[in-house]
Amino acid sequence: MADKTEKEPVQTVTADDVAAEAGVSRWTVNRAFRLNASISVESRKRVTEAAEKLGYVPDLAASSLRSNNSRIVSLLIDDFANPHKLVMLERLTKALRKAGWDTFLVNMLDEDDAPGALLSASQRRVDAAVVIGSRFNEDVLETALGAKRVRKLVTFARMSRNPKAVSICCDDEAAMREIADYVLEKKFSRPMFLAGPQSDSAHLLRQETFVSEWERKTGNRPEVVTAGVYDAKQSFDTIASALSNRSASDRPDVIVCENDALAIGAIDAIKHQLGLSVPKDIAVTGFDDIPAADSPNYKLTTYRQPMSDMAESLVAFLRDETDGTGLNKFQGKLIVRESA
Amino acid sequence: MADKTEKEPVQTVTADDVAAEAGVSRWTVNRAFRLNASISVESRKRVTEAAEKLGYVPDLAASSLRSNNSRIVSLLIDDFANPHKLVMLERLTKALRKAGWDTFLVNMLDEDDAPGALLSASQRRVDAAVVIGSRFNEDVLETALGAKRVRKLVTFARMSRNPKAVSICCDDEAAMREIADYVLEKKFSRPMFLAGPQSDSAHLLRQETFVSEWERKTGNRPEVVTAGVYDAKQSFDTIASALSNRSASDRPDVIVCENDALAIGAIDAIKHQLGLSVPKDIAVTGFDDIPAADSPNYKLTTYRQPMSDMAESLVAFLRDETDGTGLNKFQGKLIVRESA
DNA sequence: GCACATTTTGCTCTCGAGAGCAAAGCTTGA
DNA sequence: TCAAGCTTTGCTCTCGAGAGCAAAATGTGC
Repeated sequence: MADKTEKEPVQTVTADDVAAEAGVSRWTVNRAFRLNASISVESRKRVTEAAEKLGYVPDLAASSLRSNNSRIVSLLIDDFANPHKLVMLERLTKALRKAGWDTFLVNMLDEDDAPGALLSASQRRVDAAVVIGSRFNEDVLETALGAKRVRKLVTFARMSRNPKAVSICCDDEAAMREIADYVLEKKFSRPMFLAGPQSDSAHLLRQETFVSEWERKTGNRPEVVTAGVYDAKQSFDTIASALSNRSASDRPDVIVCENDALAIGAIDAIKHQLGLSVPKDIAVTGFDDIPAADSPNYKLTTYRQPMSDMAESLVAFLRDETDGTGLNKFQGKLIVRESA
Repeated sequence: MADKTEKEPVQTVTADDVAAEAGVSRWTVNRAFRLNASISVESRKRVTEAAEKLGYVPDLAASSLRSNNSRIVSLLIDDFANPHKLVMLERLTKALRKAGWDTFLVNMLDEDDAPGALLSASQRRVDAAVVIGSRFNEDVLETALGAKRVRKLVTFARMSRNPKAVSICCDDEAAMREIADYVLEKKFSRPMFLAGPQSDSAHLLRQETFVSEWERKTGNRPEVVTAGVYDAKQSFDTIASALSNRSASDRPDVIVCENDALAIGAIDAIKHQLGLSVPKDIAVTGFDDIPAADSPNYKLTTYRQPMSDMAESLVAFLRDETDGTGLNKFQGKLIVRESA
C-alpha cells in the first residue's frame, strides 16, 4: 500500500516536457502560469492545453526559492479551547485560498514555544505570520521580528501595541463602550467583569475599557474576576466559586465577559451550579458570537466582529494594497439575544 | 509600517556566510543541520555556534526542491461547523510539529473544490494529504491520486474504501456495536438513528452497523432520519420536525446520533422545541466526545476516539515505520454520562 | 612505519522555476 | 520600403540546499 510511492516515482512532468509538447521554450511555459507575464494569448492557450494533457503544474518550491516569495501565510495559534478559533480558521483559510495563498497552521505547543513556531515560519519564507493566539504576549512579537525572513507580522482579532506589527481587529474600546451603554440602559447596576488570562497588557483592553467606562458613568468600580484560560470549564469553576455563598443583594446582576467561551461557562455555572436563572437573577454578555451563542441553552447577547471583512483586509495587506494602518478599527455589531 | 519590508531586505544569511564564519565548507554547514549526516561532533558544534551567532536557519524551500521531500502535510477540511474538527486540528498539528512536519490547512471551499484543494497540495510536493473532511466522497480520493506529487493519501477519523488511501480511524463497526449493546442493555426499545449527509457510501458505515446490529438482536428495524450537514442547527431542525405531533408511544425512546454535533442539536430540540426531557422522555447518544458533550446542558453519553494515538500513527506512517495497514481498527471508549 | 579501512570534508552537478536582458517578430507611419 | 517602437520569445545566470562521488584526514593492525 505505502510502497506504491517507491514504485511509481512521483510526478516528474516539468516545464521542459510541456515546452516540447507545445513547441515553445520552457520560459514561455512558465510565463503561461504567471499573471501579468508577457505572453501572447495564443501561446498561453497552447501551453495550457499541453499542460493539461501532461498533467503539469508549476512547482511552487522552486518558484519561492527563486522569487523569494512563497505565497504562504502562517497562522499561529496557542489556544484551541475557544470555539471561535474554528470560525476564524474557516474565514481566514477561505479568503487566503481564494486569493492564492496557502496557509500553515502552527500550533504553539506551550507558553515558551513561540520562538520555535516562528522559526518554522521563518524557514519557509512565509509572506506573513499571523498570530491569532490568546496567551502570547508582546515578547513573542519581538522574537518574530528577530526571524527576519518573516516579512509581515499581523495580530488578528487582537490589538497589539508593538509598532512593528499590524493589528487587524475590532475597535475593542468602542465595542466595549457599546456593551457598557447597553448594560446601563438595561438598568443593571452591579456588573461583574469576567476576564481571561492577564498575561499581557494588550489583553486588558476590554477589561480596562469596561471598568473605566462604567466608573465614569456611574461612579462605581465594577468587580473583576479572572479565569486562567479562555475556556468554558475554567470559567464555570471561576464563577461557581466566586458566587457561591453570596446573597442575592451581594451578587452581581450582570456578568460582562471578555468573550463567549467565558460567557458560556458562566451561564452554565449560574444555571447548573448556583441554580439561578439567566437573565432574571444574573444576566450575561459575551463577545465574538460563536455558533453556540445562538443555541437555545445560551441565547447569548454578544458582540459580533466582522470576520469576513477582517479576513479580506488581511488579503489586501498581503497584496500591498494597504500599509496596514487603520485596520484596527473595525466596527462590529451588538447582537441582542435573551441572556442580557 | 509595512515598508520596513522594503528597507530591510529580509534575511540573507546563507550557509556560505556560516561556512566563512566557522571556517568550514558550505556542505559541512548544511550537514550540521541534517540528522544522520556524516559530520564530526566538533564541526557540528562549530557550525551550530556560528549559525546561532549569525541567525542562520536552513531554507526549507531549497531543501525540498532538491531532496524532493517537503516535510509538509496538507490537512484538507470541508466542514468547519463540527467542533470536533478543532480538537483534531489541535492534536494533529501538535503531533506533526513535534515530529518536524509543517501543516497546511486547506479549506475545501465547496463540494466541487476538492480537485483545487489537492492541486495546491500537489504544487507544494507535500509528503501526505490528509483528508479530515466529511462531505467528500471517494471520487475525491481518485482525483488526489491523479495529482501524482501527493505521495501519501490518508483519511483521518474516517474509513475509506479506496484501496490506495490509508485510513486512520476507529473500528466504527465495533464502536457502533458497543453503542447498540449499551442501548439495548439500558432497555430502550424504539431507537431512532440520526445520520449526517448521505453523500457517500463510506458515511453509511455507522448507520448500517447500528441498523443491522439492532435488527439482528431485536428483529426490528430502527427508524433513520437524516440531517443534511453535520451541524447542530440542522440537527435541531431535523429532530424538531421529525418529532413534532408525535404521541409519546409513537416517539423513539432513544436517538442514536452519528456524531456529537448532531446529538447536541437533537438534545436542544428535544428540550427546547418539544419541551421534553433527556433522558427521561428521549435519551440521546453521540460520537466523538467533543468538549461540549461534558457541559451540564448535555451530559452526553458518547464514544471517544483515541485521537492522540491516531495522530501518532499518522506520524509513524509518514516516517515509513508502518505501511498503513491495520490503522483503521483503533479502539475507542464509550463515555457514559446522563443523556442515555 | 606502512598498507588498508573508515570517517570526514570538499566539490560538481542538480532540483525547477524566475529575473533581467538580448534577439526576434510585429505594427505603424512617413 | 524602412526606421522606430512595442510585444513576444529565448537565453544565461541565479535562488539555496542535497546527492553522490572524490580527496583528505584519521584510525587500525602488523
